[in-house]
Amino acid sequence: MSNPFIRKLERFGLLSEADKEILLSVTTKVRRVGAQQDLISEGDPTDGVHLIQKGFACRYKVLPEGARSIMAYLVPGDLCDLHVAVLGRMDHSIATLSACEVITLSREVIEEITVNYPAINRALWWSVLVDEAILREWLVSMGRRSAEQRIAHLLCELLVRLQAVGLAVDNSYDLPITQADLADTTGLSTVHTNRVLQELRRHELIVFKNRSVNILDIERLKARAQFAPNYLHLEPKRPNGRSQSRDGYGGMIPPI
Amino acid sequence: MSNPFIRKLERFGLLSEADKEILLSVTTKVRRVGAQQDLISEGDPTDGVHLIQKGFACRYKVLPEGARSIMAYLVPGDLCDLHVAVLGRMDHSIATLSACEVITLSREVIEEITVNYPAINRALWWSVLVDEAILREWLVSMGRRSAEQRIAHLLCELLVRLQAVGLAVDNSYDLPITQADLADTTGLSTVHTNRVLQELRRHELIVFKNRSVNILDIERLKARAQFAPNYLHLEPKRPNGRSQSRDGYGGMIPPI
DNA sequence: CGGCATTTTGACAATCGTCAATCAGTGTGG
DNA sequence: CCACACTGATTGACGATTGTCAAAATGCCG
Repeated sequence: MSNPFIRKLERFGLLSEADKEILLSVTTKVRRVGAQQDLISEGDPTDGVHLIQKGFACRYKVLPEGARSIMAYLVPGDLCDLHVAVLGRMDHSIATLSACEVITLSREVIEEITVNYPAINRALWWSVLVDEAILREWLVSMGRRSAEQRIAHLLCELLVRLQAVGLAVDNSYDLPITQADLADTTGLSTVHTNRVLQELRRHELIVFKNRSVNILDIERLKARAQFAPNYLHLEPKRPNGRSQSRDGYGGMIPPI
Repeated sequence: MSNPFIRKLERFGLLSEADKEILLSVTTKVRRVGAQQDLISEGDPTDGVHLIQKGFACRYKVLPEGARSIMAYLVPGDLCDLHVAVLGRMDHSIATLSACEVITLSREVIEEITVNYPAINRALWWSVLVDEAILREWLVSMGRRSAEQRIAHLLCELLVRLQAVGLAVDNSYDLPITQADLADTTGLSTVHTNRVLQELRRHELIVFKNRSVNILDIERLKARAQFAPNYLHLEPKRPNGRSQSRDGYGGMIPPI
């Protein structure tokens, strides 16, 4: 069973068979979307929550002069807009980077799950908070890391995230995005992005060809990027699997 | 009653008298902390949640070579570490920028509030999500705005946030931080930060003296910074105050 | 009046951006 | 099978923004 969504949530807390069943049952209706399509636009009201099943999407904003800023990558297993369900209005847009398979979870489904399946609810909120942690790390990259470190760091992060959902083997993974996308993610120009990638290739750290990344020397790449994966909060599940809730702060997690 | 915490939460949803009472009752024991003190350090486990009552604090990380990156400002009314209560471990540190008054809410208090006061619980999660939105906007600034725009944007944001808790009058507010702090926030060097501030002063947009910001022409400053406050989600409260929960996605917000 | 943190300056260098071609890969229609 | 068109990658020349270093000026506090 290679459902990336379930696979991801399992890393954030043990799920029961019933949990997995309900998750499977609500993630059957897949919609195919081409590349470069908006899934949700800034200002849109909420009409359900989108789940990426296959492909890459991103959160982004476009500034008045046309510059684009990509603030997050959404990979298989990621929910795009759980927060909108709470805040009520999008303050940014979400678009596919590659062709994607997307599942829309209706408002009712989300409520059903979060109210009646506390373990899933916890895992969902955990994932929201991890997204926030990723955002913080990206901010550090933008503020205090060189262009090369930024790109290297991002490639390390994607490796770990994709491994977590079984989409990376042998330190290689599909990265179906253009250098221009990478540039808008790292705050660089496309030209400079290109040169940095060449530099990384010259040092035999990575190869990024055919929309696929191959990391040749992960240890050296991590070192160069100062990559420490703790912010992804993917440590092994806690040993004392006290079923659901009420361990620690379990009780204070609200249904969405 | 000038409790910034209550004032802030009220902007995110109507609170009943009982809500306000419980909030007041748990925010009495204030601890005074000097400037430049760590409130929580990376890796720390959770031992309650910290609330800034007075003064400025920040989230930050320090990179191996010593560079510091400030990822958030915590102003009066802000909770520092609600997420740690869920994630269990800090992936960054929090320190005071100025002398502060801090309140520690114990694990028990948080659980009591979030389980039994759904309106407060909702407002708390709302504030977590707004923090995330701020992070996204900062990322945009770092990636695609010039040094001048970054600083101008930050000053606009702080005006709005401080106005929301009654700490700004006449487009002026206390900003008890140094230019070095500002530099670590915007990803610039202190030298360049200084020059940009002079530039803004020369254009008669702001004065930043004596740890106090005076915005001389807010409209012009906003225009220059491309500041649009929608990401702060401070719009007027929804008119149909259907008491608690179950309006929209109210039901899916978990107690923390 | 020191002593220390912070701000300000100047000279210079490095990183990174812009502009404008060129090259390469892919897909299409003839 | 090839010309053509299109998107994306790559290059070179040049310029702008921003960083570094080191010193001087200013402000604050005991």
